[in-house]
Amino acid sequence: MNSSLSEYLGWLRSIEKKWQKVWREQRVFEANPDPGKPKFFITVPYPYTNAPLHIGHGRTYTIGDIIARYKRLKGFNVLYPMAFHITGTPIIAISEMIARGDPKTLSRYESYIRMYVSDEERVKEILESFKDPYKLAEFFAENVHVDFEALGYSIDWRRRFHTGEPLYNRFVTWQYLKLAEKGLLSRGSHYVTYCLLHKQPEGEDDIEDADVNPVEIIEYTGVKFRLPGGEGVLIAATLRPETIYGATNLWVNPEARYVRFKMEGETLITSHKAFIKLQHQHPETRLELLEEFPGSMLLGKRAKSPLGVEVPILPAWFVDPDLGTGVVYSEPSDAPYDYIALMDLKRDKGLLAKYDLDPSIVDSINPIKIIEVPGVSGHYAQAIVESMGVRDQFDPKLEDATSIVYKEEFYKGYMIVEDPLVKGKPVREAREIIKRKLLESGDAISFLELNRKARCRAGGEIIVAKIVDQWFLDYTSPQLKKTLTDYIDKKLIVKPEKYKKAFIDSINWLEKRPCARKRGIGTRLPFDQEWIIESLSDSTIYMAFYTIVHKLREKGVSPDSLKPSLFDYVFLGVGERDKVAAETGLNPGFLEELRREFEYWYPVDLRHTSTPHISNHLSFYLIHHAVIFPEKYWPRAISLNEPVIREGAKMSKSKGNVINLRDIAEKYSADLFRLYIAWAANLDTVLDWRDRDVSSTAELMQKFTRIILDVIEGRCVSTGEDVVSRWFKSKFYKSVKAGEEALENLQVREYVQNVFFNIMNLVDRYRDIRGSTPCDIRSVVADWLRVLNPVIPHLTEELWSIMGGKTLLSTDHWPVDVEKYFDETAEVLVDEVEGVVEDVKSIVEAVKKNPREIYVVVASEWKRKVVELAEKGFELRDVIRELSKEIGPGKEKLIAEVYRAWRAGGVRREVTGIPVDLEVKALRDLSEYLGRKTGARIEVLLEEEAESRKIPKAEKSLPGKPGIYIVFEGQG
RNA sequence: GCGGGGGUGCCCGAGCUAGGUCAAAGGGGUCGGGCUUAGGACCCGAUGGCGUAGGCCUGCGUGGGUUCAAAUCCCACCCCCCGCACCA
Repeated sequence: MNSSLSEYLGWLRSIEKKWQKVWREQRVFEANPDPGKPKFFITVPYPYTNAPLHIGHGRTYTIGDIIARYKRLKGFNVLYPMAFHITGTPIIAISEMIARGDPKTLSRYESYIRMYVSDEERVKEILESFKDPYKLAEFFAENVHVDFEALGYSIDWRRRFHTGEPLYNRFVTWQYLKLAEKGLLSRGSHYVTYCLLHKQPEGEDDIEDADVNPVEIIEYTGVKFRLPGGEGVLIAATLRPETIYGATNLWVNPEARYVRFKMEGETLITSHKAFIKLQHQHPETRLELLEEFPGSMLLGKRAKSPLGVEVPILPAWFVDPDLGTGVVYSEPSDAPYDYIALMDLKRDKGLLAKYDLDPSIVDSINPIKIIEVPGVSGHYAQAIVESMGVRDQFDPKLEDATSIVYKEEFYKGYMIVEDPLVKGKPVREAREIIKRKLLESGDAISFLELNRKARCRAGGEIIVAKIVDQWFLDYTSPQLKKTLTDYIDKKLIVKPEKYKKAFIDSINWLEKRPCARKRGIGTRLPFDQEWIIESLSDSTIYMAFYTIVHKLREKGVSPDSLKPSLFDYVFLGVGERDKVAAETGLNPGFLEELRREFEYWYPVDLRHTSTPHISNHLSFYLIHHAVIFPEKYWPRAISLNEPVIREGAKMSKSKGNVINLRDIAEKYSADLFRLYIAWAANLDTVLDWRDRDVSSTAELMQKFTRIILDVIEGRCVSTGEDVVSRWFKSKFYKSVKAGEEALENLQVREYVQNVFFNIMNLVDRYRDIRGSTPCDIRSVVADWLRVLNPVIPHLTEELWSIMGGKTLLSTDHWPVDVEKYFDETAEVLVDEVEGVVEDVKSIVEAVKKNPREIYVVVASEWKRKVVELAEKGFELRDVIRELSKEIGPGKEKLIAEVYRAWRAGGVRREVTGIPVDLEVKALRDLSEYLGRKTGARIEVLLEEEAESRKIPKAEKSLPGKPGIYIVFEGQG
C-alpha cells in the first residue's frame, strides 16, 4: 500500500462498489420481524427529489447510517428505510419552467442530468421528459437512490416509495380522516402572497429572489380623507398613523391613474393599482368601479381628515401608485419626503401653475411639530434633509433619511399633541392607539402591502390576497400542547439535549397552519376534493407506512383495497379482521401479517434529521403521532445535526460551490466522506467542509490501511507479551469503550475521535516505543475493524476479508468484555517511562547541554508506604511515627517531602499497588527506548544502590516518578 | 422586535450541564530533524513567555463577582450566527 493518494482513493472506490454489490445481492440490510431479537427502527426524513442532493443532506443520512450500523453490530434487528418526497409545488414549478423554455432552468437541469447520464442524446430526451413533473421527480428519486447506495447506506430498499404514488395517497387520506375525527382540521380565511399572473398563492419558493430578499406582508392604515359633497373619500395609506396630527395636505401623483369605486356603500378613491389590491383583499365584497381618471384631476380640491382638518390636495411625484393606495397625507415635520416635496413646491411656483393652481396655496403650509425626540430641535425631517444635503424629492438619500427618522422616533420619540388620547405617549404606543381608534371609528381601513415589489419566477406581479375557506391544521388546543410538552420534557429523548427546549417552544408557538392548497402534487382532501394536502402536512406519520409498504407491493395490493378500515385495523388494532378482509378483498391472514409488521417495528426508536426541521416537520411528526396513535407508538428519540458549509461559506447554487453527493462517489470515496463528515464537527455545530482537511483524512485512512495490511501480512516484528503490549491493549480497549459510550449517546464525532484518531495515535506511540511495527497489533485488528465498521464499512469489510473473515463484518458483532484487557499497572508503568522522557527533555532544555548518561532512580520501598499511609488518611506526624518504627529514625525530612508531594497530587494512587521491582523492570525493559529518545546512556538504579554510589538527586525519587540525574557532555 | 445558539491558542475545533488532574484533546498550518538523488509520502520533535535540573509566570470576547481554586458558576457589556410559518 505504498501507492499515491489518488491511486489509493481509486482502490477505495473500487472496493466500495464491490461490497455494495455483495450487500445488495445478499440482501444484508433487509429487515424482517424477528420476535427473538430486539428491534431498532431508525428513520431519516425522505429527501425532496427536485434536484441532486449535496453533502449537507449527506451529513444527515450518513449519521443515520452510522447509528443504524452500530445498532446492528450491537445485536439489534435494525430497520433503516427510505422513500422519496415529491408532493408540493416546487417540482411542478420547475416542470413548468422547463416547459416554458426558461434558459436558466434548462441549463441547470441539463447539468444535473449529465451528472448521471453520459449519452448526450439521452440527456436531451430526459430533459424533455421533465415537462412531466412526475418524470422529473422519478428521475431524481432513482438517482438519489443510486447515490445513497454508493455511500454504503444500510437501507432496506424494498420499502422505497414516493409520495405521489396512489398507495401512499390512500394512506394520507386515512391520516386526514383521523385528524378530522380528532378535531384538528378547521377552516378560515387568511392573507397570503398571491401571484396575479397565475392567480394562485405563491410563497417564497415561487418568488424571484425571495430566498435572499424575503417578502413580508405589512399592514398600512388607510386613513380616510373626505371630499365635500359626497364626492368621494380618499384613502391615504400610512405606516405612521400617529402623524395624522401633523397632516398639512394630501399628495397624489398627477401623472398616475386613479379610480373612484364603491365599496360597502362608500365611494372611495385610490390609485388603480390599489383598487386591484383591495379587490383581492376583500374577495367576499363587491367593489364597483365607477370612474378612472388622472391624478391631476384631484389637485386643488380640499378634503377633511378624521380630525376634522381640511387640507388641500397637491401634486408630488415621489408618490408611487403601486405602493399603498397612491394617496398619502403629508406630514412635513417628521417625513423627509413630505418636507422636501413641500419645499419643492414652495421653491418652484411653476409646478403648481402648470396645474392651474394658485402657487400661494403652499405659502401658508408649514410643518407642525407633534413629536419630540431628545436631542433633536425643530423639525426632524427638516434637520435631516438639511444635514444630509437632500436636493429634491427624487434624491435617493431620502430612503435612508426616512428610515433613520422612523427608527429614532419609534424608539425615542414621544407625542407632544394636545389630544389626551396620546399626549406624552411614546410614538410606538401612540401608533397603535391611533390605528385602533381610526379603524374602529370607520375613519380608516386596513391595507396590506408587501415590504418590497415582488414578482414570481415567471414575471407575474405578487400582491397580498385574502384566501377564504382555507383549510387549517389547528394546533391551538391547550390540552394537546400540554400533553406534548410534557411528553417532550419527560419522555422524549432529544440529542444533542440543548435542542429539547426548541421543541417545547415550537409546540407552544404553533397555532393554525394552512394544510391544503389548490396547486401541486399530492393527495386530495377526502372531504373537499378541490384541495390538495400541502406537502409538509402529508409527511408526518409516514414511518408507519414503511412497516407495511413492501408487503403491499409483494402481494400486488391495489390502491382501492386500502380503505380507511384497513389502516384502522393495521395501525390502530381497531375493527374486526374478517369484516376488514371482506371490505378490502384481502386475505385475513395477510391483514394479520401487516398488523404484526407494524406492531413489531413501531414506534420509531430514533428519527435523525437536521435542525431546521424542529419548528415544522418534527413538531408535526410529534403532534400527529400523539393525536392518532396510543402513547406506546409515539416517537422515542430524535437526534439532530446542523448544516454543512464549505471553506467557511454557505453552499449555494448561485455561488457554484455546491458539492453534490454524486461527486463523492466519483471523485472522493464513500468511506472517506463518511469518516470526514462524522469527525469534522459535533452534531450541534455547523460543519465546515475543508478540502485540506478532507485530504489529510484520506492520508490517515491510507496510513491506517497500510498498518493493518503490514500487520496481517507479516511485515512487522514479533515481540513478547510484556508491560508494553499489555499497556497497548489496555489503552486500545479503553478507546473502544469510550467510543461505544459516545455512540450510545449519539456523539458521533467523539466516537470517531476515539476509535480512529486516538487509536491511530496510540499505534504511533506503540510503534515508536518498539522502534518498528509490532506484530501483536494483530491481536486487536479484528476488534478495531469491528468498531470502525459503522463509519468506514467498505474498507473494514475489505480488510476483514483479506485477513480471512468468512462472514460479513457488517453482520458481525461489536467487541464484548473489553474490560478484561484493562491494565492499570501497565498503564502506570508506561506512563512513568514516558514521564521520564518528558522530564529529561525539560531539564535538557533548561540546562542547554547534551546529556551523556542518565541515572534513573526508582524510589525506595518505604516511600510507597508513605503514600499508602497517606491514602489511608494518616496525618504527616502519624506517618512519620508509623514509618520510623520500620526504617528507623533519620528519614523524617524525606518522609515529609514525599508526603507533601503526595498531597500536591504528584503521586498517582495506582502506584501503591505496584511492587518496586516491577517499576525497576519496566524501566530497564524500556531503557533502549529511553536511550533512543534522550540520546544518552541509561542506567536504572534502585534508590538504595544510587545512594551507595552517591548519585545526586536520588533522594528526589517518588513512587511512579523516578529521580533523574543527568551527566552532561563535557562533564566529569 | 420575539425566540434560540455561540464567542477558546496562527486557523478549525473539543472541553465548558457534575469548577481543581487544563498551557487546555484532535485536525490543519508553520518551523526543525530523520528518511530520500530530490520532492511527495512517512517517522520524530517544536509551536504563549521565562528558566543552568524535572519549575515558574501569563492565559480561554470585555469588565466585575463567588470560591482555597474558574475556560468551566453568577452579573453587566460588546460582537457573531440561526428561526419567526403556510415553504420544502
